[in-house]
Amino acid sequence: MTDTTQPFTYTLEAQDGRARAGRFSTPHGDLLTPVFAPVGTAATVKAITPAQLTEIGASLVLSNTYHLYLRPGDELVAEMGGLHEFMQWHGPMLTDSGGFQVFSLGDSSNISDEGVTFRSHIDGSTHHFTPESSVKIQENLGADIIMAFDECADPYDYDYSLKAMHRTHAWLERCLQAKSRADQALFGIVQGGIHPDLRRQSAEFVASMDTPGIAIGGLSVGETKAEMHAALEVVDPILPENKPRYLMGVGTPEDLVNGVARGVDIFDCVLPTRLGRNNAAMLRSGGRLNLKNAPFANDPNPIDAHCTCYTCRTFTRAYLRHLIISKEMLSATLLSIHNLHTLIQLAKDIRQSVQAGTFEDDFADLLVKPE
RNA sequence: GGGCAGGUACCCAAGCGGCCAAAGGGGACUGACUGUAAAUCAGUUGUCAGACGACUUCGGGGGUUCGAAUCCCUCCCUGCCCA
Repeated sequence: MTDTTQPFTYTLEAQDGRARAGRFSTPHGDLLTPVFAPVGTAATVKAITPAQLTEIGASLVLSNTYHLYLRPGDELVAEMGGLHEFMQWHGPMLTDSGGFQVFSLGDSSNISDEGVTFRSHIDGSTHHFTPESSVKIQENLGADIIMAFDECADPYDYDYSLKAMHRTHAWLERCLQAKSRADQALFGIVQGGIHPDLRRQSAEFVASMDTPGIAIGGLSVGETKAEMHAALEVVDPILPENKPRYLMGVGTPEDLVNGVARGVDIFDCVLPTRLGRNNAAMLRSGGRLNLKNAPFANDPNPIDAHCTCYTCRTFTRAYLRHLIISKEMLSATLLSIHNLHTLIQLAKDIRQSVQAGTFEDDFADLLVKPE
């Protein structure tokens, strides 16, 4: 992909209500937003080859600082030519900062303003992350978009959310200080749980920083859809129009529609691949379908008759169910292809609707209108 | 023909007088999964009932006992060994 624009500029191409269609340039190509990014935690989108990712239509792929630092080690990845070269994905990439894992893995024994001491889930060994070390690791990995080191709190706990928000802000400033590579875009992260005043304060702070993009974190971690929507509605008008907004870790079809309706441009989620491996499929029309269910045993139809993915073009539900029930590893690949394609294509369809000015009508069935 | 070991729910398999509608696996069925310690996790699995509970089960038949999957008799079947 040739890049004719300045890296890390965001161009707002169309707007329909609060829904946006845009273009974000990276050194490995442009992101046409809204966009859905598959998650490849350990430098692989589980069960999917890079060639398959391309065929599915993926543009942005995520990987994870925490996991790659522990194994194989970020310095080894750098020695092997960086993450793009290492995993042979030559499109845009994003690495998470490791903050989420350090906290969600639970064994972060010692959290202070300075950083976090935690234990490896692999061998129990003790490690320490700071905003500076997270940036250093992400520079070794070499993704196009890197994330600030943040603290993701229990969204309902006001005092903790407040404390984590302030810490996240201070850490963002340190990440920006520590950053040394010009070919990577560092995104700050808005926190604040489900609390409107904190979300507002956090959005204002992160918006005031000089970053090419802004992430919204700490959502889809146990709160209700209504609470997530409300948080997005508080943040949306505060964030600058000329930067992409990335809603971290969120990605069911209805979440994409409702996120875009509230100004979000970038999504990522493990759900399509995890559900693919765990034997459920998602349908764009008609909701979710659990292919394990007995009635599909002799069903000659594809998962989704309207879907154009390789799996739906080629295989029957009966065959796919057989693979699942027999625990054949091909099932993970074929169902992940379908689920990823569904979300990636949905994001593209949304983009087209926004450009056409028909977003609300086209997605009325999934849309919960903003307040 | 003789000897030995067995026959338990869809399958394998524990139990060897009451706490047994019967452990544990497997299979089957159902559900969950949102910046991936996940090809993971949870529930159900004799019948009827929402639950209490009721009813029919441990190769067949017959006994012993207040009470049997568990003890006795007998028949049938399976595996292994010896002739």
